[in-house]
Amino acid sequence: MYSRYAVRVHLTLDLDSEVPIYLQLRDQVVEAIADGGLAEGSPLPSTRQLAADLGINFHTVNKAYDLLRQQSVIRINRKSGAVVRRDAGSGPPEPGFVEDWEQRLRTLLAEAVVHGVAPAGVRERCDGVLASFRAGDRV
Amino acid sequence: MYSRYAVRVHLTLDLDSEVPIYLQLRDQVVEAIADGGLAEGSPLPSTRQLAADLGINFHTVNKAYDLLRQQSVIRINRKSGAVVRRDAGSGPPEPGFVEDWEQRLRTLLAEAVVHGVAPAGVRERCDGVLASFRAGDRV
Amino acid sequence: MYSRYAVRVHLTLDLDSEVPIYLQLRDQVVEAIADGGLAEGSPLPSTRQLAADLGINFHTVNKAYDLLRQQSVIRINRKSGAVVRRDAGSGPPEPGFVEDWEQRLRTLLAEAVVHGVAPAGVRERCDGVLASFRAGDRV
Amino acid sequence: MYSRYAVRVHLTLDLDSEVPIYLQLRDQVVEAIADGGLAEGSPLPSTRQLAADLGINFHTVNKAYDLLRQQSVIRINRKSGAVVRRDAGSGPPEPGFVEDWEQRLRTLLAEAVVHGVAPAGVRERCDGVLASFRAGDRV
DNA sequence: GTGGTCTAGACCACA
DNA sequence: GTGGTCTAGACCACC
Repeated sequence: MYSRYAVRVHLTLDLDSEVPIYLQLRDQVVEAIADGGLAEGSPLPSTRQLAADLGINFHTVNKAYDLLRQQSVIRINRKSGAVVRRDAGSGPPEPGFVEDWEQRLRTLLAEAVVHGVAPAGVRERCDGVLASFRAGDRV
Repeated sequence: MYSRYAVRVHLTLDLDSEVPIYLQLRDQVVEAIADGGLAEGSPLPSTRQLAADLGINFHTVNKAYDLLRQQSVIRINRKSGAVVRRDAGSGPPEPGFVEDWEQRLRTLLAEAVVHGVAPAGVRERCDGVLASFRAGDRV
Repeated sequence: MYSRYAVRVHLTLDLDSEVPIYLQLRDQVVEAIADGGLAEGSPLPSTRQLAADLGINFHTVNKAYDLLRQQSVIRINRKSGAVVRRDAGSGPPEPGFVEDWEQRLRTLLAEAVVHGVAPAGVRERCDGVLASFRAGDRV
Repeated sequence: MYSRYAVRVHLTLDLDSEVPIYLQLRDQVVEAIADGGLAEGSPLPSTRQLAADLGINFHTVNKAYDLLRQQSVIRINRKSGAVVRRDAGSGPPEPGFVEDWEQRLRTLLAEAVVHGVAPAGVRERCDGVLASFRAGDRV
């Protein structure tokens, strides 16, 4: 018999990172959804369960889930816990999202260019990442 | 006669952003270099000068410059001040940079995909940003 | 022949809402009465029946009915089940109700004003809601 | 010499209320802004200061401020703390706000009508509340 | 069982 | 000085 939350997602945290744990959690859930490992409707572990598995405090998981909820990525139900609400096929982005996102993209791409990655190389790596997402989607 | 630091770079800070000021400064310098507005060898304003211009604490500017120095983007001489050390034509990236950067790219692209931006749209925007850099380069 | 509880009331629950289910139930019954869809003396479905129809736990329905009873909106007989006890024509409010209610109104209107809804717009929407109640009353 | 945060706002909490403290705090700040007691640009006490004044934990104040920030009511600055960002004159509401708000209005007005407040009385009290806001605005 | 709230105290990052 | 993060443990509401 399967556990209710088939863990096809490997969450790896770096407790010494300068990136807060709850943001690492948020990012990994988002990547898992983009990968196709988590589809719309997939349940996530309960906050306390996941906290125990990861060896962190449940408040930290709570904060990550709350952030994902605010960003419409998951919904949280009193009885059945957190469930994925958005994936690549869930409709167009909310107004204002793209502008904000593109600014962050600009910053990130500028960093690569300045450090000597050729524009062709940047583009190639973007394509590679996108391809990996679509590959995951088919699984 | 021009000031020694020809300000063809418009630094705009949002003091209320969740992004720390010293990081906003770092990002804007990097974007200015990618844009072509600052080339290898270009001098940057002194920390005190820039702090005064922006109305912020000079320690904050110091922190941004120090970060840029650690990332090999600028060189700091006691005598000639801060000077751009790297631009798009300064050679290949340092070992390890690309791996780290690609992970951040993956996180950022995943966010867009999950929020409903089509892969084609993501690629299009990447191209747009890269084109804006090359256009700036010619100026 | 009609069922004893002619369902002229469409109860729609959002199981993922942050508003507890029993409160959503309470609110919808109250709105149905204000609408005129349920008049004084109208019977409500039994708790078990309604729970089955809505696919929720019957304790939840029980809690909603109990709250409505405490607020004098319905009457519960072991024999005849739950019956609407109050509607718009059932007499003046109980002492203390208006003061408590007006405080909540103040909070709600303040929220609209602060978010940029003009006072005229607020009043207009209040009128619209009241008109919808009176229209339903005639049905 | 004045304190930096002229306390023209009296915050009164009911620690035994079923309404969470952080929501009471949020509501009172919003009402104070609607009242005109807090205008755009007014500073709020620091989280720890306010917590000490109210005899509650600073995390609770933190949560209230964070909620106000998410709703664009205040902005939070690393150095100068929380500042009012929105008041009645700060522009039109964000898209989607009015629909959500009107649903809550409908629920609230239905409650009054069912408890025997005449529609004219409801309207009168709405006007009264709005008038009190405008009166505060002139101060 | 689930999530949500509040308290308490520690430590760090930012300016 | 400010806010932000993480931990820990308690209690409650909902289902």
